[in-house]
Amino acid sequence: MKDAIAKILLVDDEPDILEIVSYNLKNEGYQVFTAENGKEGVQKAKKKKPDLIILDVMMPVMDGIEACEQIRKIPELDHTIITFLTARGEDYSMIAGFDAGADDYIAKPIKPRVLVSKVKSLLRRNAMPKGDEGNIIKIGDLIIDKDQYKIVFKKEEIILPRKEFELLSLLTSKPGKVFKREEILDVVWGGNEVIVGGRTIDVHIRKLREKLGDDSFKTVKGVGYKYVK
Amino acid sequence: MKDAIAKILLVDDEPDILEIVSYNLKNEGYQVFTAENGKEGVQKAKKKKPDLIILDVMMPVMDGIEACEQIRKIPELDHTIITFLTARGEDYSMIAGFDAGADDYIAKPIKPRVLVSKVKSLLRRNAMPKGDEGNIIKIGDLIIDKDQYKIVFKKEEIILPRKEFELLSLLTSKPGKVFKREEILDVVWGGNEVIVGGRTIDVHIRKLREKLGDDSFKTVKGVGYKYVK
DNA sequence: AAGTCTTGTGATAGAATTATGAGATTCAAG
DNA sequence: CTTGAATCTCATAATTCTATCACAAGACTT
Repeated sequence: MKDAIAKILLVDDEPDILEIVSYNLKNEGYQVFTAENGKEGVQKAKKKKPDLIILDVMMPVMDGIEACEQIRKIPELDHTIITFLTARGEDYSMIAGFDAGADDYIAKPIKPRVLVSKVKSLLRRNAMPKGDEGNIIKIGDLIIDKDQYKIVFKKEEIILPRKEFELLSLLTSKPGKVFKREEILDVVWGGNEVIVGGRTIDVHIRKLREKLGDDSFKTVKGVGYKYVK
Repeated sequence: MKDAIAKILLVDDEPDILEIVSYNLKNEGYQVFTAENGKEGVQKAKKKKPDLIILDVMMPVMDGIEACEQIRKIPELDHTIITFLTARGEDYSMIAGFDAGADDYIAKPIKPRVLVSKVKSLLRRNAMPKGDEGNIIKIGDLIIDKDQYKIVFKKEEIILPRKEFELLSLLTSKPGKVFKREEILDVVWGGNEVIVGGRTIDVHIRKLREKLGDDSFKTVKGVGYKYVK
């Protein structure tokens, strides 16, 4: 999913809310569909296959909980995020919502700005899991959290520049494996277009060695590099 | 991992969370056990030998960190994955957790779907090493992984230069078979054009003998060499 | 047992590859 | 527009591999 515009389905029986929320989301560039009750919501969900569904809990005809359960049964919508709208304090409905397969909930009264940022973060989170899961790598006294772009080495948090981080990520993704220079270029330097000089990898390896200790990065002459703990 | 149902132990002092998470995991077909504090958790871990343990950090009687340390001391649970539940932003507890031997952490508030997909990926990660052994040759205390360009000898990882690696690969590809000098030249030295002196193979064999022990490389006079375990 | 052929070994030269220091260039934040 | 970090380049030094040679050591023949 590159930058395809995310589709959002909004289900609520109050026209006011429908309009306000819809306006705000469209403003952010999302493609918004609406439905006025659970039943209609499920139907539109099937047809539009949205990336995110915002469900009001209390609705006539079919409430949000039930709608959510229905939607969760649709295999195509497996990766769709579902979030509820609940009145503040309605804890029970939040729990019931999670139970039905929801991913999050948004408290009423709705604050557009909060809503928008929540939607963004939900969509962002969903975009990840496709390609690479298992986002945390732990080897000896090195911890790498790809999601957060964060590295902890010997209990100290370290900040690495982009390239260095990517290179480290690659090497640690399979400790012990020797990565050929070619492989490294492909992954870290996007390989196809950009042509970087032959010594570039070495220089970056050097940086990593400076920061994380010499011993872990082994050179395999004529082949490439590998990481060992 | 065949389809043996994975066992998950869930440890948290809040009944709500226990219930929600438990429900979601059971729904995915996992066998779920629960405990309400660290102490109880450790006991159940011993008894049930789960594949994955989800530990809340903050708990009465014995907190998650301590529980984790205890569990890590149990040899039978060596391969059990441990993951923490931590409140967002509680960085210190994340680090402490890793320090205690955890494999991952899950941020609160819990999003059931996120949780489930994380659990899946964690269990998958653990199941991998058994299943896919593609180009791996194993003979006695020698393991050769051509893809990864990796050699493990008597449990030690060894780095071999290109030619030596290729020569070893060839010989071990059919243990016991005698490779004629001519054959070796063909495969390892691209054979057709390049002319290498007569003693070159011998010298490389010598190197291998130095590194991997004399006995495995037998000389067959007038013919070539072979590898035996 | 001496002769002949083949392999093992130590030393070393030549090739290839990588490490490093210094500096140019790019890029983004202020 | 500065400024500084990040990234990349390049020339040179340092390493490590490879291959070769000369000779020692075995093994097989006759």
